[in-house]
Amino acid sequence: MEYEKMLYMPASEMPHSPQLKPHQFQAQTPTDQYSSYADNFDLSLLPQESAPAPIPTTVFQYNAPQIKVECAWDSQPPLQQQQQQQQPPAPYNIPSSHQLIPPPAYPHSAYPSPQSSPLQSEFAAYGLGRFGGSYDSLNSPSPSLEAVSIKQELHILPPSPPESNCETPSPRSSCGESIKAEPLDADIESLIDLNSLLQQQSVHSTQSLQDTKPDHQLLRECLEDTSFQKRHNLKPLALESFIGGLAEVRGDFEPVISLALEHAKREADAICAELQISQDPNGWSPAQVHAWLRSTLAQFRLPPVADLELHFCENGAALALLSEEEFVRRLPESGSTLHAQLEIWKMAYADQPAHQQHSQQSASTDLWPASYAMPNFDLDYNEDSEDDDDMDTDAPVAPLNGSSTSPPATTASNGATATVKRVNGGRTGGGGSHIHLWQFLKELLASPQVNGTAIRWIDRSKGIFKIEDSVRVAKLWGRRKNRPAMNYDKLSRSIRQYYKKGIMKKTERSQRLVYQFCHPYSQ
DNA sequence: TACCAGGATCGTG
DNA sequence: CACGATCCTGGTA
Repeated sequence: MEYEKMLYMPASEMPHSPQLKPHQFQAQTPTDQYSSYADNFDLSLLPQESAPAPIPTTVFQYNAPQIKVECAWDSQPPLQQQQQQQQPPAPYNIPSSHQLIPPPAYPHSAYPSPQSSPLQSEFAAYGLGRFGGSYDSLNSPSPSLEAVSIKQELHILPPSPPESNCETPSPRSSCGESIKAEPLDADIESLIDLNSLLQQQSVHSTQSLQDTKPDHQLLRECLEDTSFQKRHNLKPLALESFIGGLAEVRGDFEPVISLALEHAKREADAICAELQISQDPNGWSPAQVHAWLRSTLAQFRLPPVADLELHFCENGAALALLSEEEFVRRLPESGSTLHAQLEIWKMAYADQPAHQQHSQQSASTDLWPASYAMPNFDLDYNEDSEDDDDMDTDAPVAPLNGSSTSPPATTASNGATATVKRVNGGRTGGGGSHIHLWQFLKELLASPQVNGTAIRWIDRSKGIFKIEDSVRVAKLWGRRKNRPAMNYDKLSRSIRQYYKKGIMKKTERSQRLVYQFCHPYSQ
């Protein structure tokens, strides 16, 4: 797992830029295209080093003293920072380890709700699927979707060598005068007093914090060290991209997202196999709902509910429609976690093409929350995923008039079918699927919110579309067909074959990268 | 340089 | 055999 290596890698092994001294950090400006990346991780939500459970439910509520680390190199201190300097620290109602951690770089309101963005769901899956940990952020206005994963990662961080600090030229670390090394139980972690760098907190208050809790310095350094972005060719996460530029963000985070969903699926698959239920909650009977609820309660060490059947008489489809509030109302102690976990499952299922490809036409979409209907999310983020073939093979495509394609075999109601296939490890064949290029293109065109930057309709009624990003479309096609060497040259050659067959044609006024479906195929 | 057009060949189901 | 991938040559913007 590349991202695991990335996160678990001792700071001393992280690829570094040349050693920098603290004053050099301050000279750094936000114009550094990578410098803002770490800001998007809510490091304030790093967990305590113990007790991975229970699930924290107030991660977004705490009122930590506001220490904005990013101001260390911001040429213009943010307003929030200025305010901090004028306000005394809030009461310490949170673990002291938070005290040295920067708060969210963005106001909470800047984060869209988890339901508002499929991408966020992916991030949630990234953080949650693997560890089965805290899910509350999924259903809360918490900005900490990313942080959820960070929190989980911390629990399995290897001990940090005491000298790692001095070998880690993280922009936010320093080997200066403020480093403390404190052994803590099994973990040996070093602590850096960021306050001395920022000169914003009194030495006294900071000292008391150091005495109580060490910081998760190692992970923080890994995250803050922007060199990994360069190494993985990642770009800083732009908030606006969450809202409007989904496709771009997906491109940036493809490896992470892919791994996240992979983990989510594996976990779901395992439980599905164990419980003999579909991965698609929509297909669960009431009894299966109960089985899943019990399993989830046990998984998270939540108190068992004796009269579960009385609380939940719904089948899976109805369960999926319940709000978090309803879950909490029925099960105040565990409702939130159960609901969040259910969201994960729904997302894991939504990732599967059988659902996606008919989401536009089948009633299945209507059964799911809006955030759940996110067609074609599998199309390009499984670069390193073993699920590539899964995406490819069980993918009936949109039915079209007069096509030779098999009619759609699956809908939401048979998501169980797809799931069973996955659970059993079944595949419809080796290599790529039988999907035709023109069908695939229509798939892409059918989800402009996801693929709009790669391919889009010019005139839907006439079947005219334009390939905006030939490389990307070819890449997607190559993945779908399990043809890594696919490029636009070959793809376009295939398209041109359709000229003879009357499937596609060039537009009347020939334009580069603009094609047109012939009549029956444009519907 | 990227895209386009089309012939030819090959592998796969 | 259909289909798509691949390689190729040559042309165009």
